[in-house]
Amino acid sequence: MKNSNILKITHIDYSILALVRQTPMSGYGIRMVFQKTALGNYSGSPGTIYPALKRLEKIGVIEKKKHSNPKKQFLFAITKTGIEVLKKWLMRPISAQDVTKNLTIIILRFAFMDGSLTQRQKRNFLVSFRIAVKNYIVALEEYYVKESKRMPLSGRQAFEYGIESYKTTLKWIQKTISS
Amino acid sequence: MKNSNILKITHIDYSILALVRQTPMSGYGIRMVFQKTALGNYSGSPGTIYPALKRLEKIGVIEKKKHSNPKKQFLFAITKTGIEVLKKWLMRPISAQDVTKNLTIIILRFAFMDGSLTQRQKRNFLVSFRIAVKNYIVALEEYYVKESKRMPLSGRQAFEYGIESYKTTLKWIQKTISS
DNA sequence: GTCGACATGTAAATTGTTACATGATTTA
DNA sequence: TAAATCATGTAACAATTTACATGTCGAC
Repeated sequence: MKNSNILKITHIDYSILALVRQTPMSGYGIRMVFQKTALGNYSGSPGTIYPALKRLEKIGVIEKKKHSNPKKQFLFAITKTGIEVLKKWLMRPISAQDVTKNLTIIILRFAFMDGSLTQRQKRNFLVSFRIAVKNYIVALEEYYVKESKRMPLSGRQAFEYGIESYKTTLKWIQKTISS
Repeated sequence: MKNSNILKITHIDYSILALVRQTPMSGYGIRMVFQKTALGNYSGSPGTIYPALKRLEKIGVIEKKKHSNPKKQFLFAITKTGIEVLKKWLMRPISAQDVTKNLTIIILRFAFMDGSLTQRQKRNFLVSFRIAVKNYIVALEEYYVKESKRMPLSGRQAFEYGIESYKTTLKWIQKTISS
């Protein structure tokens, strides 16, 4: 059962979609933003951006618009359906997987929320993020209690780093909720 | 210019190599370790582990050994060249790239150092890690001073999260050096 | 005797990055 | 007029995951 006709939107695609929601941009302009800001740590190389733009245009979430200066390249702008698709991505429930494997994506989503989500929706996102992180910290600490004796010192210290990192995340969530 | 004859050792390969250095293990045993400990967040699925073991055996850094119980599967053990290869990986200089894109790999390397590196080598590693992280924090803060006005609130907050994360890393390095 | 743990493997898909290729336009 | 910047694109590679496929062995 291959979903060969369903075009999946990848994380990079969503990042680009979120970007052109803020300001319509040319492919080259998008590349420059990715390069200058290390946006989500994606490369911003042509091989990353242009195929993504093609995918996004194909499914109708962005469209080409003429630049006010007719000499310049056309710009990509988000469509109405694009706005809906973007919102859905931003509001997607946070899974346990997201917390362990895609933490940077969660943060990236948060970074793009202003202008697309309401204050209330942002808050809901942070609250469920907080629950997921809390749960994961508990799991990590339980594992640590059981297994730390069997670890070499450096292994133990590395594990402690993991726990401290997530505690920092938790503090940030807390601070951001109450701001 | 394709290096089609040079077999590259990937991060997963090194993780497995480091694991069998501690105790010889069967492929299945390795899978179970990856699944139970979320080692470096790799999946531990057959498609990940068995091809990696083949690569490692092919280049002679691990070898099959008979289990003491002849009914059981053979085990993979590290070879002498394997030990050298592992040490080289563990002591590899830390690049700026590593800090921004492969932080978890750096921590994973540290986790495996006991038993392979001397106290002095571990310390050197942490010291150069500290320098790289400090530099990156400075770069992040400089960027923030320049660009934060142009960011929406949530973008600013997400960026602050990044800075705080790296500060946590720095604190951990500091604590671990002086322990 | 069947169910779960033990055990190994491959093919295809996923998601990107690197490197190559090309050309227009501005600026010094 | 040469160099830098603007601009777009594809092919090949890389690293890993998912899903499929298969079989043994011990316990209940």
